[in-house]
Amino acid sequence: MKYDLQFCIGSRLRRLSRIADGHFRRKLSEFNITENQMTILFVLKKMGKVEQGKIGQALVLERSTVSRNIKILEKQNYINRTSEYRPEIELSKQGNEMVKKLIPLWEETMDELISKLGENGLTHLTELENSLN
Amino acid sequence: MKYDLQFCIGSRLRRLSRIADGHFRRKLSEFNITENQMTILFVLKKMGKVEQGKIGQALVLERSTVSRNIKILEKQNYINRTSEYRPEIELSKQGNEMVKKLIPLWEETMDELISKLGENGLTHLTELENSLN
DNA sequence: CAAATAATGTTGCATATACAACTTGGAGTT
DNA sequence: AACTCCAAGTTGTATATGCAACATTATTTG
Repeated sequence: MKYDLQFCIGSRLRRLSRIADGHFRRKLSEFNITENQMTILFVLKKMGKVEQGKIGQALVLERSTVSRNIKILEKQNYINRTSEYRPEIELSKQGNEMVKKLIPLWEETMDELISKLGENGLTHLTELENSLN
Repeated sequence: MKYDLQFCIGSRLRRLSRIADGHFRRKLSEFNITENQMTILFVLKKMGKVEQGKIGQALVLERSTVSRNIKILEKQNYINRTSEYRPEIELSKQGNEMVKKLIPLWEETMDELISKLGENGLTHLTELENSLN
């Protein structure tokens, strides 16, 4: 056999992301928001007003996934959507406030993870991204 | 601000795993099986007959997630389960055959990914695992 | 041994994800 | 302007995931 079955790159990356997500989830438990939703809020904070499709491009998410995630965030009043068929999305006032509230917890979690990963770990992550894109 | 929002370790790992999963999924599309299910079959191939809980430990999956995944694999006759409350799981004959059929495709996908990652990429992945455990 | 406690499995619920199929609107082409 | 084609959004369906609550079995303790 060419490779060891435990060596599967897919399952190993999934596992790593579950571990990291667990850290964020525990920290976010007091807020009524998930890691994924936080990520989209952060993307919008960065990008400002964008077409919905841009979010999927940035995060490698399928159109339908973005559509549903956006719907949830809209229901919670974190984002505004123009009413065209291809709407533009941006953070609402509440969305902006939520981002501001989230950042300290997010930074704590990042500290937690970085203390495990170390400077080298961050380099490894960046290198993986560079080669896998 | 301490870190750039795009720097989020959680969302970056999630994104990487989605990219890798996409490779496997495209390759597996001819079979009626998902990446996750394949992973569990591979774990069982490695571990032999094990308590259900061991699977979750190995993969960092919640009990309930394992429970449901196992149920799906059982419905497809890929695994056998003893009938106790805490059952032991193992690959069925069909499960073993499925693993044998999957391995060539899995290896192709691994080749694909490794050609992107390179030797260094694999080292980076291993290092991440070592530090994040 | 009986009761309390711990560990493990399952189910209800909510979100996350992708694909296929359908819908809708814009961009070209003639 | 009408038609075609394409890009993007939505919905149906299936799996994946975790938490909370409950069920069941094993273990510990009095």
